[in-house]
Amino acid sequence: MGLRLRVSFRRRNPGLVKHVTKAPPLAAKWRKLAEARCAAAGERLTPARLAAYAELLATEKPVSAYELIALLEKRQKRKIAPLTAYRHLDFLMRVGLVHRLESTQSYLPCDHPEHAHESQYLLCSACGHVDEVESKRLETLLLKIADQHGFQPQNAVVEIKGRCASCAAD
Amino acid sequence: MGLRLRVSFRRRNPGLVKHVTKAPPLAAKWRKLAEARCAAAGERLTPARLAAYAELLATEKPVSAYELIALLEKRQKRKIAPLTAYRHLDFLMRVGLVHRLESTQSYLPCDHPEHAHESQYLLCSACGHVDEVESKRLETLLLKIADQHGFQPQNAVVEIKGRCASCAAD
DNA sequence: TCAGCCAACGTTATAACATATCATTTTTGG
DNA sequence: CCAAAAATGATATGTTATAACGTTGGCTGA
Repeated sequence: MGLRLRVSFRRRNPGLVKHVTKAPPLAAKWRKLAEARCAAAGERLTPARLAAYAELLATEKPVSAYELIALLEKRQKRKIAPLTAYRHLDFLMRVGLVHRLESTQSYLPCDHPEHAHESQYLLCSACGHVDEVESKRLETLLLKIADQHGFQPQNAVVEIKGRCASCAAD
Repeated sequence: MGLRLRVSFRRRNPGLVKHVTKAPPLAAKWRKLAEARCAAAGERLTPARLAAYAELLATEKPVSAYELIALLEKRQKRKIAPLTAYRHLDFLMRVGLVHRLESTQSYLPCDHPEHAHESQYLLCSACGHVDEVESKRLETLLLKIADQHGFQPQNAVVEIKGRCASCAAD
């Protein structure tokens, strides 16, 4: 153990960690959403987590874990270990703010996070844009298919690849 | 460059490479299927490719690329480079004999390879078994959803996770 | 028959994605 | 203030996939 100095004080900015000096601008809408989701899930919204979320929101396309690391490092001018980023991503997925695209191993903020849901994705192979859609009919059909095979579904990955409307127009 | 000896001869077993001394038993049904698919695709069915296919067929569950490498190495008592296995897998997918599961980064032989098709999968998280199913209705619905968003689909990943019939019974 | 070509294969290295372990810091609640 | 729990940090390693480049095998056509 050895000698241990402790400076005890009340934080002015509770939760503000020294390292996290910068983050991309984050619209109040998203911040509030994040707070609400965390409160609902009984999870803590720390600055590091919020910073990761903000980076994802600031990026148009889904980003890989290592792209997220690069973004955070650039912003914060310090080294981020892979595990750190993965923990933030796990957290964000746990509270429903972020989804993972299985077919591209990448992550993107949820487009309709107002409610818990299963989503389907349209991935444009030309521009990289991803559209998140929700189809009740599709969900119903998936349940039905599973049921026909005596299968008890927990969740379903649906990722459609192709060309988005604007790329298809070219 | 330097000196180069060449022994020229007609092979007794055209296509039989020295290294590939062993492979799992392969039902004639699957061998014929592989030959037919390759002929149709204008691809060559080499012993190494067939051996990789045979390993996949001999395994109940989907296998990862590196599991395939281990299987081949055990069988053939020699080192297999990752790239070699990936090339075989790429080939097998190209001719439609094998599918890749995106959500688990693993590969499994196609269950209904008689015709080209899109498949959907039921992945049991308990026993690891995967069921391949085909639903025309689902495909139609996916096309419709894409169309509603002006999206031109190329292919769709549909992987349902849950518990299979026998695991659900426990 | 054999020169030339090309697909397949081999070898080595490295990139990209993800987790294990253990120490330290921060937050929370008594 | 203290102890417990949660989050974070640092280092190492495991897993999945591709790059670059050379060699081999087998086909084709003069």
